[in-house]
Amino acid sequence: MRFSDEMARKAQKTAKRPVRRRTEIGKSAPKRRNMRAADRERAIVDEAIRFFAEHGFEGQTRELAKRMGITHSAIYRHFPSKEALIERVYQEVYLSRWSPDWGPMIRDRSLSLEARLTRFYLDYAARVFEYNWVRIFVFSGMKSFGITGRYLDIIRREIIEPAAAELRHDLKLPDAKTHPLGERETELFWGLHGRIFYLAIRKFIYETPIPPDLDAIVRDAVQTFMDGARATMPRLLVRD
Amino acid sequence: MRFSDEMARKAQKTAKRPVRRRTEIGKSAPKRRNMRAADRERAIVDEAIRFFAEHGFEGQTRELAKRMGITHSAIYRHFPSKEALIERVYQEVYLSRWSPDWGPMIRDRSLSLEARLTRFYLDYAARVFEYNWVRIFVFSGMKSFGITGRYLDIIRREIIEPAAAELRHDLKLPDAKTHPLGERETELFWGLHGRIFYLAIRKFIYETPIPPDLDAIVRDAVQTFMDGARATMPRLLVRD
DNA sequence: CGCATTTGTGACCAAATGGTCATTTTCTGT
DNA sequence: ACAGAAAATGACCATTTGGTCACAAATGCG
Repeated sequence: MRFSDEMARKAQKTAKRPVRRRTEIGKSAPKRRNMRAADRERAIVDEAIRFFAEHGFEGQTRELAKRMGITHSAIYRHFPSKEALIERVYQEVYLSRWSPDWGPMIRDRSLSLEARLTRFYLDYAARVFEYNWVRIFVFSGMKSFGITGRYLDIIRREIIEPAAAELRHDLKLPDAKTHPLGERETELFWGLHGRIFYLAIRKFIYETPIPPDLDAIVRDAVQTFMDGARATMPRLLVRD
Repeated sequence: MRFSDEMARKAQKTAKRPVRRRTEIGKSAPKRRNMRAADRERAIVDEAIRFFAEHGFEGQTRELAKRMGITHSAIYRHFPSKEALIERVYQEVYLSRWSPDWGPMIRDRSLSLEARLTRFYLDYAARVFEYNWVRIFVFSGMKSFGITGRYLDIIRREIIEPAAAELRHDLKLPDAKTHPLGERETELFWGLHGRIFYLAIRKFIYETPIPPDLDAIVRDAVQTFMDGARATMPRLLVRD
């Protein structure tokens, strides 16, 4: 069978320029549309985000292209390689999920720390609890490109450590500048963060149901956390 | 180039039975070892667990085989397909990470609930915080085979709900049998669980450093949680 | 309108990949 | 020690997959 396959292919190759008629007889043709480069690029990125979120980065360019009604070759006109497309997807997804307000929000002492944390996590959940984001985040983590690490650094710097410092202030404990934050203190806040993010994992990674009223859960989480932290924090300072 | 390739292959195919001498001249040969079927099967499964944990289930059987010093064909003597191997890996990994003691431990009223939760999560962390387990768990979750769901069901039934019921008893609130557990109550405990598991995710999925003294963090987590839960729980009962 | 430029296509390639099988090598029981 | 059973190999296959390229179809614009 091998040989005739080969022959068939050669034959096909030789018979060049097959008459490709766009309009079938008596049928209004579904014209092929050429998009401007910039638009097509956007369209590809958008679809790629959805596609890779579902299938992981091993998903095939051909299938991705089919979903958009184009050929995979068209993708390669706009992106030099699959790697480059993936890199672009990272860029888009990561950049769109951080609000510059969040850092200041944590430090804004016109509200109680509990209120600030509640506002932040309500906002955070609203923005981050999305299929595409969560799955691409985790997929990229598993491929270990160091990208997730960079994102977590931001969270630590902008949320975790400031919040821990604020709790010190709240409880009238020594300032973080004189007594540096201990690991167990910051872990308290990583705990709150993990608790919230674990909801997203349950929903989008394990695809297990979570309560419909997410806001209530977030509020409860912050409240419970603050009650607990107020009790635990002084102990940590003594023992650290 | 295509054609001569083809020819070369055919030629090779024709020249059958190449003299394969095991011992090079004057060299002690590294003998090939035949293992008994059962042993080889175990060896394959063990290596596959490590391999798939690293590379995900798209990892190639050839590479897996190479790591064991055998050919990928040998794998197919012991497993009918890659799918079957993966299925077996699931079995092994999931089964080995649940202790029958855990359910009873939560219900054992000879210790305080806080002590029970501490014991459980210390034990849980010791058993579950392992590269292979965590990654295969998450990988399988992303492929959505419903396996992770089954595992979470066990956690809910054996840990989350019993623990919530115990907290009711602890706080002298109405029994769970007369007042069924509310979603927000069980979410409290999912919160604790998520908080702990998020440590594993940070370590093995994001590959970000976590504190070396995991036990201290677990203790703090349970303590903070209990302090918070004692304050929050009564509110939930009223509002639910 | 007409054509140069841009966008998209389909055939093709090479390497990878899951899987099969005839043959060879090793092992075990007698 | 040796024959038959069991284990392992390597050549092979079909299909998949990232990527290229010559050519065809749309489109902007003078």
